[in-house]
Formats: sequence, structure tokens, C-alpha cells
Amino acid sequence: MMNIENLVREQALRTVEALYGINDIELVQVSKTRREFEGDYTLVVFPLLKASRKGPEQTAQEIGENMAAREREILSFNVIKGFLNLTLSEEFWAQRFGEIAGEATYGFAQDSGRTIMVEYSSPNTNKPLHLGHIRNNLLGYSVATVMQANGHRVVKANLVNDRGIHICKSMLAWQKFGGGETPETSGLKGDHLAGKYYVEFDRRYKAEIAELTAAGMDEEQARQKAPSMVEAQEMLRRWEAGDVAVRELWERMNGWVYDGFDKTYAALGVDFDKIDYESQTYLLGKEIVEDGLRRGVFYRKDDGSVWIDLTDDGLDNKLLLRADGTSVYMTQDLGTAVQRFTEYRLDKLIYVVGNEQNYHFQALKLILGKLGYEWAENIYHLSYGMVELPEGKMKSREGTVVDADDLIADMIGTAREMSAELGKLDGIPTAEAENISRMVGMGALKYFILKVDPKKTMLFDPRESIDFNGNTGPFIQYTHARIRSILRKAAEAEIAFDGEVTPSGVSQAEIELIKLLADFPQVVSAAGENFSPALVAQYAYDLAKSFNGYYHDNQILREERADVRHVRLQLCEQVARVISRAMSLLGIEVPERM
RNA sequence: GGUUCCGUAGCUCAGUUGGAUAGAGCAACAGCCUUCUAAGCUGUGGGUCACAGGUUCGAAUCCUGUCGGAAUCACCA
Repeated sequence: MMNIENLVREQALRTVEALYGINDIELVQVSKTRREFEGDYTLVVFPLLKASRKGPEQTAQEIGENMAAREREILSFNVIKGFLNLTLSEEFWAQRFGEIAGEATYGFAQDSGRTIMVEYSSPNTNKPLHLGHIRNNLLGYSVATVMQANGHRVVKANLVNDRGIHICKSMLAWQKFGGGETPETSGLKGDHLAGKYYVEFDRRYKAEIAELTAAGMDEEQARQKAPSMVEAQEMLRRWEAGDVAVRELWERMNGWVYDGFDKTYAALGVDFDKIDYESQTYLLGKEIVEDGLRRGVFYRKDDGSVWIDLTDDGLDNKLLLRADGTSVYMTQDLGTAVQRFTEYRLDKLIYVVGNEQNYHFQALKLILGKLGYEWAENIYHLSYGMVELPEGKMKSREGTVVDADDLIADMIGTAREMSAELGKLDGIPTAEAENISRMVGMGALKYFILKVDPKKTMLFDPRESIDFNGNTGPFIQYTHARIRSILRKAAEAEIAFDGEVTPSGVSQAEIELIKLLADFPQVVSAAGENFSPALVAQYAYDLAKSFNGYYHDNQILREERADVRHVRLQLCEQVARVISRAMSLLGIEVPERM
């Protein structure tokens, strides 16, 4: 099924070729006609004037007449300034609608044979997830789904940061002040429990620094000499040495955290095909560094540390191996990248990581390129903006973080209250009602996050909370539920509406919706090319919005002309289907009723 | 200071890669439920697209500069 814009474009090309000898498709610009003008597609004639050697109106008129005569899909045309507005026939739209309805996987591309890895989430195991992680997880999951819809094989990867000084801080504080507290004894979710002791560590640590500086030590030194920090570093050394007691504690606490994360992931509806742990991968990359040294891509300083000079590329010198031979973040990222491309024969590796790491990924890509890996260009850093609060950035130390679990519970709670207030779920069994509240609450949250262009910093105001009216997830879900309700009623009344589309039942109002339905495959492909679920979100909203207008102005079940009713019901079914599909790309479920 | 990104209505965001009179939602105001779900629909008001140049038939979009904001430039991850 060719997209209509291209179809019209080719028709226009045939005409201008015959008229003016133009055979450059680049000069043939076709776009959708703006709402305020009559027509479906518009040819911009300005680029053609040089060849036509006539004024804009005259050229447009001439092309219009020729196209209308030549192409049976073109019903009529009008000319405004240099714009040729073309109207396609109702038969054409009816036929296109039939094709859309008949395609089982409408909107989704054929197998591309390409494999794409999407790395996302990648949490630290010392504290619970917050709103920033929510954006990461929803984006990563949605981008992965969009890539699948574009026909690619997708590997969703999570690289858990399960080792390091931050984990030791939680462990140490728990060991000293925890009194044996476990998720079982206190009822606290495991990740929150670890977070509690991370905060406790920080509190003690700060107090120690204050004490030391008061005693005359300078701040930098106090940070290093504070007993808590000394102990935490000692613990990290013992961890690296494989100390049994430390490892046991580490495994125990991380186990609690994973149980907690699993619940949050389940609530968010995200999942992974491959979960790696840095404790397993952090030694990767050392031989790559050796290789780079041999080949003169890297250099060694007198102290033994290894570096690369990226100043010619506008960056700085970058450390790859410490003087003591231990690896840094970059070292292991080089190692994992090589491993992933080799193991999975990846065509693309997408890192969903916040924009605070732009520099790192710029360097990573450059270094891999300099090492001669030609796939380095297939690394893409999907760099998303921070989620800010009205007061500015979230700071865990100042307690201004919006906790993921709290927010999820809030959203579902609000959905529940709102349903009760509106009486929407009266008479529905409790379990189903609860499931609907969950879908709607999560739909509101997910849509709120995903409708924003990933690279932009976005603002979340907890006081105003997330809306359920207007340009929101629930609005779209509501439209779907409403349509499903009509379709249920049609089934009850035993009104059949399958089979061929009858062109006589298609008129302007229907065509407006069919046009939108026809856009869906391009939206999916654009979302893939731009790594932007926001395009899908915007589309779902436009479609729902349009349908609501249509619904308001037109009767469906009560329509008396059988052919018209037939088409309208088919249209309902297809709009519901495409809404549901678009929302599924965002990881948002749509209810049958709400 | 270098690099990257951002600046569109009071607020939150779109703007299909250069096209026509820049669009939604929220908030405000005025309407629409004995009729298929009012979490809906319709209308009103609200803009120097940060600013200044440039490129051209045409610029919110591309280029240059200025101003403002964010991130980053760690032997942290």
C-alpha cells in the first residue's frame, strides 16, 4: 500500500514531465492540504516555475487541469496563489479504507532483517527509582516497541550498576545502624530500604565533615578523612578482593533491591531481554585498551595511566585506565559495546541515557571509530532531557525527588477517585474496575511523559498533578472505550458491518478520518527514524480528537441509511484499532470501558 | 572558556525536516446531556515564534552573531 502523498507526488511528476520536461522528483513538493482550504493534497508549484516559465497561478492551473484529466483518482482541484489543492475521489478513499481495514498488521512494517539493541533503565542499586528513571524506562520501552513495529528485531538490554562506592555506603549504614532490618521485618520495599540507609549514610557523613571542618580541617580533606567515607572505601576494597562477608551482605541487599525494582518495572509495564550486571562486566575493555596502546591510538602517562587525546575533535584528553590498572566507566563501556556488536551482530545500538552523559557518548563513539570499528557510527545516544520540578532539578539529598512508586500509586488512586466521582465504573466487578483504574492512571502518566519530545527538558509540577482531560492519555483511552461501547451495542443489536466498503456510504466527514488512518504507517516510520515516541503520541491524540468531533456530529447506530451506517461502524472499528495500536507503541493499554 | 542542547500564548507542550492566516491542552469566560459514554463537543479572549542580521519566490524551521537557560568538560558511574 503506497502512501498517498507519494502517490500524488508521482502523478504530479508524470504531469510536469509531460508539460515541462521536469523529471526531478525533488522539485515536486506535495503535502497535506491545510484544514482551512478545500482539498486533500497540495502541490507547491514555486519550485516548478523556472521550467514552466509562467506565473504561479497559471502554472498551478495548467498542472491541475492536466492531472485531473490524466489521473482518475483526482476528482477536482483549486488554485490559491502558488498552491494547487487536489481533491481525491470518494471512490479512492473508500478503496483505501478497505485496504486499511483488510490489512491485519496495518501500520507495522515487514521484517527488516535488522537487529537493534536498546539499552535503557540501567539503575544504580542503592536507591529506589524516581521520576527521572520513569522517563528513561518509558522512553526506552517505547522506542524498543516502535523499532519492532518498524520491522526490526529488538533486544532490550538493562545494564545494572550493582557495584561501587555508592552501594557500599548503603551497605555500611545498614550494617551499623540497621539493627537487622529486612523488607520482611519492616514491610519496606527492598529498594526503598536500601535507599533509606543510603540517606542515613549521607546524613552521618555530612555531620562528620562539619565536625572536622569545625576543628580546622579544610573541606576537601574532611571529605576524604571522614570516618564513614574511610570505612566505605575500605568496604569497596574488600568487595573487590572478594571478601566473603562483604560479598554476602552485598548479595543480600542487592537481592532486596531487585525485588523492589521488579515490582516497579511490572507496574510500569517494562521488561528486558537481557539483564547484565556491572559486577560481571566491569573488567571488560582492558584488552581493548592494550590493543589501542599497541596501535598508538592511546598513550600512557608516566604514572602508568592510559589516555586518549581527543582535542582535535573538540573534546579533551580522556582517561581509559587508572594508574593502578583499574578500569573506569569508559573502559567497560568500550568492552560492552564490542561484546554486544559481536555477540548479536547488531545493526544499531541505542543507549537511552540522560543528556548529562552527552560528552561520554560523544567520546565513546569517537574512540571506537578511532580503533577502527566501522560499526561505531551505528551507536546512537538517545539523549533525553531532565525532568524538572518547579523549584528546578530534583535533588535526592534535599529530598525533592518524586519517587516512582509513590507517583504510580498516586496516579492510579486519582484515576480510581475520578471514576467513582463520575460513576463510570458503577456495577463493574471490583477486580475489573481496579484494572481499569490502573490502566487509566498509568495511561495518564505514560502519555504525559511520552508526548514530550525526548530531547527537551520537561517540567512536572506535583501540586497540579497530571491531568485526565484534554490532551492526555485518558482522553484517548476514553475515545477508545466509547467506540468499543458502540461496537458492543451493534453486536447486541446484531448489526453486521463486515465485508466490502460501500463507496456510497463515504462522504467528507468519513474521508477526514480515513485520511488520518492512512497516515499511521508513516507516523510509525517517522517515530522510528527520529527515535521519538512523541510523534506517535501526538498522532493518537489527533485521531481521537477528530473522532470525537465526528462522533458528536454524526449518528452511528441510529443512522438509517444502511450503507452509511455500515461504513460508519467499520470506521469506528478501524479508529479503535489504530488508537489501540498507537497506544501500544507507547506502552499504554486501552480499556474496553471506562 | 570549550562542547552539546534548549528558548513558540499566563502555564504545559505540538509544529510532518523551507510553504498558505503559527496550533492543541490547561487556566478564564459563554454555551451543549429525556438521543450511540459530557474523562466529551462548540465558541470567545490570549503571539514581536528570545533579539539582530543573512540566505530566497517564501523562514518558527537553514546560516552568522548577540542575549538568556540547561547539561557537561573527574583517576565518579
